[in-house]
Amino acid sequence: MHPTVTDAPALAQLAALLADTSRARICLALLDGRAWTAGELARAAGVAPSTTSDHLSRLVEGGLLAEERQGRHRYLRLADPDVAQLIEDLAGRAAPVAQPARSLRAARATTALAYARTCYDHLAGRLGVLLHDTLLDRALLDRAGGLTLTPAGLDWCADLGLPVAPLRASRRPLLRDCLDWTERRPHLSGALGAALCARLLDLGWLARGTGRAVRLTPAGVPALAAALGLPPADLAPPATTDAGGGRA
Amino acid sequence: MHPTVTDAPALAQLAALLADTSRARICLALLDGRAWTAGELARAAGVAPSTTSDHLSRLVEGGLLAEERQGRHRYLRLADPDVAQLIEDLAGRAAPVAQPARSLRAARATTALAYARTCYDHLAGRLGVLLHDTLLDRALLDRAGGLTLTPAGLDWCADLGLPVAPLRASRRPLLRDCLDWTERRPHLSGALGAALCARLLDLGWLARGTGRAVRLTPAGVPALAAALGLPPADLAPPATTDAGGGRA
DNA sequence: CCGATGCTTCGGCCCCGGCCGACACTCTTT
DNA sequence: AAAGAGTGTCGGCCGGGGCCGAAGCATCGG
Repeated sequence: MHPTVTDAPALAQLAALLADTSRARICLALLDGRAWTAGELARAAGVAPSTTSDHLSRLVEGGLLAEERQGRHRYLRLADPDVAQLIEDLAGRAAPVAQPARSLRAARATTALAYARTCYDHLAGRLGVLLHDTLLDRALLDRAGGLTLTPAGLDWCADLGLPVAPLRASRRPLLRDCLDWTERRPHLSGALGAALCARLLDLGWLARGTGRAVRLTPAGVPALAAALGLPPADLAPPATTDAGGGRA
Repeated sequence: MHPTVTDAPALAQLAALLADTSRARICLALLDGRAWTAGELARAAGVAPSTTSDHLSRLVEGGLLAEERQGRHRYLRLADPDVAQLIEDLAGRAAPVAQPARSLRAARATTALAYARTCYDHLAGRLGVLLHDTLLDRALLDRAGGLTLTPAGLDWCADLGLPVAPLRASRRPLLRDCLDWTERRPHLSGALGAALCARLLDLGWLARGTGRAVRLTPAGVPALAAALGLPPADLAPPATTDAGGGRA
């Protein structure tokens, strides 16, 4: 039976885990999909290591975080993609609108992130939106009545070396919209969104930058352009730093 | 930009609204999709009306609840379907597993709910799952790569007098799985799931029972059976109370 | 073996917030 | 007009929990 009032204590207990600014900061930091050490999270949260230790224990016990101990380090990550989705949903509803005006240096710093970054485990930013749009344009995806993979899209995934069948086995939706906060347009989330991001990193077309930033590699520019049927110029990053053309 | 640590205060504030057992009870009660008076919610939450009043004001101010004042009554409902989804998601993750064994009378009481009930604004229970399965069997829905409405399904909706186009305009996903806790199988949620449920009630094929229970009307049995291409017997409710056959 | 680093435990402080009862207010009913 | 029900406000009580610093263990490096 769907949740009833009897579930209230459990619901409140779970919500209480996120109802503290420090713990919320920790969870939001972990949205980048990586595993952080306890000390890093303490700095990110802005509270003493001792306080953080307590927070982390609770979050792990509450099932939101998973921990892995290695030597004198304690690595923490979000327990699973569902948790990431949950936090995104909550934050999305909670977030006011962010700051309207930014300093110049801050704007420069965010330029790289605006171009391409990970959103927990999938691709976001201009590149993420471009991918989403192109796949729709080429009828590899279809959104007449829900976002789906077309037969052609299934072939396209296969060509990339991305088996789709196992993704269907998971309880996670295959495809899902995720609103891009820089672009204000949707990009791809869900099991396939995550698998696609992982595959592009695996192929070496994408590489992780600092933080959650991601960049197209020199090899990735022509390869991805070819896969999408776009001129390589359309994939150009924002800055002129790495304007080098197609070198496979 | 996706949620960052700067959004932590807002996230924590939102989560804090659900981090109290009384407020959680209130929200879970409202999951039935109806508007309750403040007094009813006070009794449901098990706290004094004065305490409840404070809770309700916070929930409204936090955007989770919407209120409507009529005379000396204050009616409250969930602000929108997104909130319902959010609470469902949280509760689904939080809920332990509920009680393993039930008393006989409790079992009898839940029989009606197991047959058909609303899940916020869409249809759940055996009937909800049957609908989901039949629509898939008849290829009105398709889940090869995401749950979608097929062209035939679009016609089927039109035949029911259910315009789909306006539903696409909303930000809400058209179709979404919602795990049925009695059946352990998915039923239809999303904008279309809600619209379908509303339409069936509107047509008089379904009628609301007590609480969130729903029943097929005498007119609804043959009509829905015909629409689904099923023998009316397949729609039989659990008890023998209303075993009347097809009377159009 | 010794110091440095990363993390945890403990005690104590303090504030936040949930709770109630008493009272005030409003709208309905008689 | 008076009585009553539904709701909101206020003051006060009290427990929970977030915070820190000090001290205690581990692990890693020399």
